[in-house]
Amino acid sequence: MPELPEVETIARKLRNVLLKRRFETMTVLWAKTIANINPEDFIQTMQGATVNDIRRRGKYLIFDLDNNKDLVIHLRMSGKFSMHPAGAGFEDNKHTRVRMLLDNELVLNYIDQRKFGRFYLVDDANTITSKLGPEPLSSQFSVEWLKQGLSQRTAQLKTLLLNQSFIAGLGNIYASEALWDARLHPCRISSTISRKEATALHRAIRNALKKGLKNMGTTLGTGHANFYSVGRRSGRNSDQLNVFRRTGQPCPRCKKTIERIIVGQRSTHICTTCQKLED
DNA sequence: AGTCTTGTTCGACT
DNA sequence: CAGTCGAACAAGAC
Repeated sequence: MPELPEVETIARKLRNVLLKRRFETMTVLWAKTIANINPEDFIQTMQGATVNDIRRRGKYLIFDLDNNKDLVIHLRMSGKFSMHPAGAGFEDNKHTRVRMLLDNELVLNYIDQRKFGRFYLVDDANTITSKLGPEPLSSQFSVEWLKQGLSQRTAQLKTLLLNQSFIAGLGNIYASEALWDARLHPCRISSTISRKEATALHRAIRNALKKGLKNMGTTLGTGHANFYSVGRRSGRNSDQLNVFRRTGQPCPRCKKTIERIIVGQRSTHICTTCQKLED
């Protein structure tokens, strides 16, 4: 569930608390979380390493370590972090997969109910992130680039927006919201998108992400699998969603009922009045 | 027990 | 060879 705004919110929070901190004792409670090496080697390399910087690329978190390694983390559906003072009484979350004791007597827990999140310890984060498309909030992502990219492909619009090698960081929530804002049907074939429509989509993508960022992410409901920044801090964006998971409710623009359809095997929410399929 | 959830990867096909 | 799309997968909640 964490998409660009959620991962960025977490990165900012972690930057505040983790910069220049050193990892002391590491515990891996679910081995598969460590994706590319065995947990013993992971622990060996992580213990004693200091965090020089924390970045985000697409939906990946990148810890820049002082031992010339990068810790690259993908939260997938339910990965999250919480911090608490070291010592008994705080370590009771049964979904904790990695426990990291810091040099300031705080513990950073990686908690992941569904166990899909992955840690990669690599020499250079680029080995993982190089296949990603441009950052939608960077100047690289221009109207011109988007128009060009759409015209060279023939995929359904929403499927293409979810393709991380086309554009990085969009997931089901923000892709759906952007398409609604731009009044584009998710099943439109990308090559048929006009310049005017591409301009609207470009603006809509940026606006959806910026709004998500401003609201510190989208937390849906209160379950364990939902997004929380760090600890139990939830985002405020869910109240302001226009279509996502609002089946049966009125479209905020035209009041027609929002419908749920499946596009590229994913549930998608649209207003059939605002988002027409004719070319 | 079966269905649903999401992001990503795999493999078949064009 | 590259793009597209559907199947499969990760694991747990209900």
